[in-house]
Amino acid sequence: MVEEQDERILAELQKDGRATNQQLAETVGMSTSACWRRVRALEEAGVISGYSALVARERAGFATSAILHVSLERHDVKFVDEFVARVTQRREVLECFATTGDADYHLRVVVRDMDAYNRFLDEFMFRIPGIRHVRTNVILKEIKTGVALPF
Amino acid sequence: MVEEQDERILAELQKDGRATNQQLAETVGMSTSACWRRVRALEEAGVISGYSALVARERAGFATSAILHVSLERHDVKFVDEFVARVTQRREVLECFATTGDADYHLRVVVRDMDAYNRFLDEFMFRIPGIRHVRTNVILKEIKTGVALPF
DNA sequence: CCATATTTGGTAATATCTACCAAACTGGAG
DNA sequence: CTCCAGTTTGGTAGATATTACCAAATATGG
Repeated sequence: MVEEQDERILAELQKDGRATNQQLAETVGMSTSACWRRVRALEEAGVISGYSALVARERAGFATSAILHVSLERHDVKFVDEFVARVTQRREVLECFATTGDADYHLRVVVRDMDAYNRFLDEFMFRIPGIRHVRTNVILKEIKTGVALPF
Repeated sequence: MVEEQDERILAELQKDGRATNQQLAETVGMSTSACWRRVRALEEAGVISGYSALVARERAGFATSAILHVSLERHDVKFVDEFVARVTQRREVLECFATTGDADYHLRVVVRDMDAYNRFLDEFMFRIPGIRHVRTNVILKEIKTGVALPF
């Protein structure tokens, strides 16, 4: 089970995923070896599923992003599985959630420009079988893009 | 400007944010010192805005998440700034985007359970001045939660 | 309260980071 | 083409960090 000390480690590693074990041990208040073993355990238990550099979208040349509301025509496993498989594959789709509400799925898509977004729709999204409706909500401004769980 | 080699570095550091400089240099095919300097430059230029451990939401005890569509009553800077300030503050709100479409904002909120979500609405969201409408779309399933830009 | 299992801090060999150097490369100007 | 100044490169070595191991301390439950 994830407990008090682990949560401090997780919180800190979310803030700085490249903190050295020594820094980490100091900020959470334990010895380097104890700290190191807990981190390792969290990794092996899959609580920490990985580490990532956070790249500034615009500075890296991705000017355009959007949130898509997608509804499927029918909800056979066949269509659903196909949709999930394709969306998982496609790297422009950063996030995809099955949700309650009007749409079946919420997707966040990131591309270099509007042209690329148009191609994304034509060549990918509109060709997925069983799609009823796709509504694009262009992202005008990123107020916040966090990854850290609120421990 | 971000070029070819930098993109390979960014792609790799998105996949493994704790790759050692040696591994990284090898996979992108340059010397450790050249690689290290480029990474440092990307950090200082703010292209890499940070590093983070990716924590498995459910395993860390956050069972509930939702996507909120929020509309403001009026769009005075006063209300907008207040909304942005509060939402930025609040740690349960992982993401917030100003979008085109019916709603003004899309938020992703993560909490430990439905009870906490209810409190989040009552004690936080519904008390923000100038809110016209909040629609909750509970996340039934996370198909994909990526952070890596599609280089 | 005791016996056992788990977790802890310290240590030392190994691996890595990071600042520095001289050499190689780049791209204008003549 | 040739030269030169400005970058970028690879190598190196001292400082730092990682990681496996041990014995001591702490928690568990009968």
